[in-house]
Amino acid sequence: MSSNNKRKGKYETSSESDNVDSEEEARRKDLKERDEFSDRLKKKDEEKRRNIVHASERRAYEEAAKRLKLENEDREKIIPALRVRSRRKYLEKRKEDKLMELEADIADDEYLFEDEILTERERKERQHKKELLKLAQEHEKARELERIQRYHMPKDLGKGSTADYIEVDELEKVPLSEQKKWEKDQMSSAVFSFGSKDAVKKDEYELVLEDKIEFIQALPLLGTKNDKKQPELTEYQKKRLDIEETKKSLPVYPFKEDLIAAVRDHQVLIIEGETGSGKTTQIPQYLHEAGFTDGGKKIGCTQPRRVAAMSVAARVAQEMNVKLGNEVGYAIRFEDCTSERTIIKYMTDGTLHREFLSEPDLLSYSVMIIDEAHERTLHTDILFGLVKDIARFRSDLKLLISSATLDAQKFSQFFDDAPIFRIPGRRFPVDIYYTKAPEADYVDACVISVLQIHATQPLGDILVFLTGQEEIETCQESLADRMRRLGSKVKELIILPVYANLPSEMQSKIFEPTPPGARKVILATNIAETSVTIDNIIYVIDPGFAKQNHFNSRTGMESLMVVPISKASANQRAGRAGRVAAGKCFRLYTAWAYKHELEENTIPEIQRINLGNAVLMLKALGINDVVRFDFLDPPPHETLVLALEQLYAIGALNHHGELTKLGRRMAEFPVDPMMAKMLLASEEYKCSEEVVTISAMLSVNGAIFYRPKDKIIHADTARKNFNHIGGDHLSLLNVYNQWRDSDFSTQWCYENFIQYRSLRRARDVREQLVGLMQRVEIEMVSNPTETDNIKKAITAGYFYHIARLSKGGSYKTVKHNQSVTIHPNSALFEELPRWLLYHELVFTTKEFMRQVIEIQSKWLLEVAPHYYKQKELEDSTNTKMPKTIGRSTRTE
DNA sequence: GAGCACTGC
Repeated sequence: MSSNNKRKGKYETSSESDNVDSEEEARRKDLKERDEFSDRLKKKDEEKRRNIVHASERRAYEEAAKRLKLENEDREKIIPALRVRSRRKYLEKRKEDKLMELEADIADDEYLFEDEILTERERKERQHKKELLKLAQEHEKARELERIQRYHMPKDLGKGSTADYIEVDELEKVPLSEQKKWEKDQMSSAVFSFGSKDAVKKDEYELVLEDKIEFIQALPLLGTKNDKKQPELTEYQKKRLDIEETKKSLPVYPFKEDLIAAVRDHQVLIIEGETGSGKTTQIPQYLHEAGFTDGGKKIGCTQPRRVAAMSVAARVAQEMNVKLGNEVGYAIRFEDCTSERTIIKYMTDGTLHREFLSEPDLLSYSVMIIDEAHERTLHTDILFGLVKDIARFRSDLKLLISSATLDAQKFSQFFDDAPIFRIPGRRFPVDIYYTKAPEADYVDACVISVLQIHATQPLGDILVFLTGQEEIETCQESLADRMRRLGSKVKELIILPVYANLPSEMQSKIFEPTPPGARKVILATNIAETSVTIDNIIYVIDPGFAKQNHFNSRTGMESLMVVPISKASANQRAGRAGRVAAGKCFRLYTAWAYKHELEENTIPEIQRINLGNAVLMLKALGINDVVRFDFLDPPPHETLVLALEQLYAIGALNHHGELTKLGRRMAEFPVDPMMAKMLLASEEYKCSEEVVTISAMLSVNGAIFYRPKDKIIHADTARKNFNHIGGDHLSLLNVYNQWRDSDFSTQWCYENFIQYRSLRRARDVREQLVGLMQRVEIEMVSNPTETDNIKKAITAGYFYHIARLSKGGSYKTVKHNQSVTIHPNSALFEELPRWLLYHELVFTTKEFMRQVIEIQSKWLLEVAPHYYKQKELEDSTNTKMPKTIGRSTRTE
């Protein structure tokens, strides 16, 4: 802190010119210290790597010995079976050969010898041969037929009525049963639509559909698959097929050689392909086989999501018949499942972004694949600029950028017109329907559409996209209510919500198979657009809206707003109906609106969020001119300027814009720079344990308190019990410490209406932060009762976020003089302290400060004397007082 | 007296 206080900046109003020399000296000293610190970090990393190598060598040796033993045992077990199999294969082949031989024999015979010149014996022999061939061919046919029949063998022909009977065969248990059911229903409705039974039903539907919505069909989203000819393999079948077979059946397989050649010929390649082509799992394996991992180099592949990185790595390890974590591994936050033997490494884009700090040239990689680039996460967007830069001086590094169809051209342009390699995907066609007129109330329109589908369309599950928890709950109630009124007139409808904050056991219900004769309707947020994939969806209802976060760099305020989705997003949603069979997508907006009102693509994240951490990372990577960094889509200029200004204010940059030692230490933390500053400041105030806990709790975005609709009062009283008079940060500390004292109990969470998942995450974050504190050479000390010290440490990081009470009882931010209000969830909602520090500003119904603590204005002079002047901190009623009086109160 | 879309480090 002290070095920070000595530095003079643009906020310093006096004596600037007098101290140029000492200032320059301080700057040089700081830079020297910074570089020494960086060197120490490097040494630590090397040491860690060496230790890992030692440990993993030992582990590898043990594993190899174990595997050898197992393999020998297996071999003994397997050999007889292998013999039988090869014998069978031989016989099969021999039969084929013999048949062909016979066929050729007859043909030759007929060609060479005319009928009349043959003797009786010869004629009979020919006849015999012909019959033999015919019999053999028929036998083959019969076998074929038998196979088909077995394929359709009914599984459970019990006493139940035939109407409830669904054809499910052994080989086709889980995902595709729904498709068959759907096909069967479609067939039966076509055949039996004149039956009296249906006539009655029709009347009932009229009842349901008195307020139906009229849809018109437009061009379908074309699929590459025909569901009749080419049924997708079920998990069960896949396991039965040889892994090799499966690999060969993937759409990417025929392109293997071309792809390898293209990678050899070009340094950067854009891979354009729909999901389901197998590119993510296969391309790294092809490149490995082609020798790109020779010399101990790795192939890296980034994914936007943790689960994807883990599951893809597991799949590839299985295909390559290696243990996960050895040759094939993955790295995500909190979990590094790789070893020094790893040659194919899957990771999240954020992990690679962070890896740049310790390996800025990616020297250990020969190939880097950025997958799902079209999703344009903050991390992939920054990675584009970084890898493009590296590729210039590392000609041996190959880059593959993999993206969905629309953006490939743009990526190609960015990477100096890199060639585009197209791979076809696998998807069923989806018919798209638009409404004839715009819908006023889309939640209501969703309810009607669901009932309409339920009444008129063949069985198959429905996915509805809504914007948030509240809408989902309203829709759920309304649907349940209307279904109750319809009673037994319609088939069962299972209504299931899914959104990120829903407890996981309730989320997992969406994966349970739909009972026969019933239909499932899933009410989801955007979580179902990319993150969660639900099988058996045949119908999608898309109102065309989503909540989106925007950061306003002028006011420093975030707002979560409902906005129309983009065309890309609408198509992604529609595609969710075509995963297992041909599907239908009902858009609750007009075709005209789609064409003229929706944007082509969603605004990339980098243009919508606060870039404090991203800019700090770039600075730490030695990129000094952040404004001119090679962005695919540059963020707003003001956002970058604000980030730089804040970094300067908190002392991460000096007045030359260079990274300071403090800034270098801050860059080690995967948090907002202000939070990093608060963590570092906790050293001085001897409360690192408490501040680390608070940081971890603030990092799990507001999803700590669970508030089920039927127990709102209980939940709210439970929440109030944690409130701390000092403010919300201390309340969060309370929650965590009480949970810790309960031995991290789930039961405790349940009783106190706390989301266990969130606290567990806070614990993970906390552990990581503790590790990083030690890395930046800070001791962990605890002083739980010194709340003023804890608050001072927070202030040292967040002195940029101060609001003061003005005359009318409302608050104004010091920085922008913006009117703001304490959030009603706050412990200080009913108090009105003179000075407040807020963690974030959000615009919802009003401008709210979320997570606030009370502070004393004199602390601001203590922690940020370069930023605040006594005069600014005088109460508005005191501003006219003589200066001397103001100064006399100064605490130093 | 309000309400947390979704990821990721």
